[in-house]
Amino acid sequence: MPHLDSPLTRKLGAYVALSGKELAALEVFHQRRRSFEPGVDLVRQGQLGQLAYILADGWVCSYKLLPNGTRQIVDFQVPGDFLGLRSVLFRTSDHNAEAMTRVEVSEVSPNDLIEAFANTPRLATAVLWAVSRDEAMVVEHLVDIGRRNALERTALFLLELGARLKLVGLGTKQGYACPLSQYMLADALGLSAVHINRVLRQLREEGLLTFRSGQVIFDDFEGLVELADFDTAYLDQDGPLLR
Amino acid sequence: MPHLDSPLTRKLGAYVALSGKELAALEVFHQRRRSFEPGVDLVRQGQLGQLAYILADGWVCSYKLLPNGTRQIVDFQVPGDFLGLRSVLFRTSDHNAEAMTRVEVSEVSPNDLIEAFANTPRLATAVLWAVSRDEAMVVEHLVDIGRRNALERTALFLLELGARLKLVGLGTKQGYACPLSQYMLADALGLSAVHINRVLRQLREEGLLTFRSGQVIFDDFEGLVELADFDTAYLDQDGPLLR
DNA sequence: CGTCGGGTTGATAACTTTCAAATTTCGTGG
DNA sequence: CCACGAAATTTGAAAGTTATCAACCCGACG
Repeated sequence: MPHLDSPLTRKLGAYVALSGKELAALEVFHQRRRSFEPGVDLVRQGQLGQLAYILADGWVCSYKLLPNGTRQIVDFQVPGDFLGLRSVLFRTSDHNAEAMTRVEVSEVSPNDLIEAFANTPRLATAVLWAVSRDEAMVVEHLVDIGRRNALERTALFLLELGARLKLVGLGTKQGYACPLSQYMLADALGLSAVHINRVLRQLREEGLLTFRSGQVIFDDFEGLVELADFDTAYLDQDGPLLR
Repeated sequence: MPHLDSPLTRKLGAYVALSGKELAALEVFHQRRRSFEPGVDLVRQGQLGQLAYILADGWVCSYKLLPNGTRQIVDFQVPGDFLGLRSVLFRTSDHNAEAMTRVEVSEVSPNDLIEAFANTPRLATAVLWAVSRDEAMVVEHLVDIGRRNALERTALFLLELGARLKLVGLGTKQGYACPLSQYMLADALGLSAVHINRVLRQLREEGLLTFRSGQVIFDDFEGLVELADFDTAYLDQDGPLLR
């Protein structure tokens, strides 16, 4: 059973204590492995009959394109995250998802999902929890964009990304590997690339953080937390609610 | 069986064809009716042991308060919507929810939820769908704030609210009753109240819409749709995915 | 070696907020 | 029915933040 401790299993297990049967059902999700090259779309806005994916390795970003030519990145997916679940539930996709790096995924068909939910009901509850956690992150992101200036916004965003990565063992208090370009960061934060550049410079010059060549380095973690009013509570979890 | 066609039943039924047993399980959610006065918090940020609610009548807004004293309204709940579900799933609430009008709700305890999900698994899937729909709305809102200017943003927001209300029979193409103050609108759109006022004036002077004394009137629906690039696809649904 | 996609910088323009002061609306009690 | 006070809306002027435009730099790569 090679995937008993996949990132997904670990994540769902945090909410619902999974039985052997449920773990076996999760196995089904890991049947069809695929990989995608950087820049390829896994999910496309407006398209019918989409598949869902579980990200095993690499980074993906979910975004929307606007008629005025701009785009807004809504979220990033890191290993253990679902991708395109809404596209399956709604039959048609309301967003795009693009591989930012080379990406390894397990492909999940609508049928796999429906079967799994029917045969192992607690999985549906576990996935409900995972989706709610995603929603909480999107909400946090929305508040960040709506009510913080560029400096706080950027600092908070990079801190939160770090917290998420630490949960799956991909980051520390010192920093993390981050394949975002300044353009992507701008599209995620609702700012222009030029302005992001200036903000990053300011953060660097104030000795708070360095964003360079694919690395985020927290030069002054405490200072950043203070600047950004950072609070990780919503990412924490006290152990399974369903036993 | 008084609640067989409650707003919630109608909403969930659009996604999952509900059996008699499942309808009966939903009945349990409607046991404890309560009402709240305008201005009262139903859910409070940071609080443990919250309850969830199903909104039967009135308006609620979900928001977050920031340490800098501002607030960001994330979403509005209208009849048929869940409220505080995340607070139950995460044991602690990451947001506030305030009654904007006098409000009628059914109170749902964590146990009600857990029991219902265990005994009638398809309900868990139906709720998963409802949560995903909420997430889609938050995503739309995020994109709106991140990448549209104040005029388009306001127009789109009021159009989308109208579309939601039409789904539950509370609005038409002509307009709808809307208990938002300009302050609330500002907090929802990430703008200042003063600026919202100017934007509303411009929309009015251009003959697009009138926002006044609790009513939104679409003076030129087509013009608004054009200005805001409005597209309702994500709110549509082709009938139950689960039969 | 030339090009191309990031990244960096300065100058200017556009948009939005803030502050301060009316003005209007609305509920309440007289 | 009117007067009053509180809250919401409206407006102007000034300040602040962020976008846009236009260069320029630099390293990767064919």
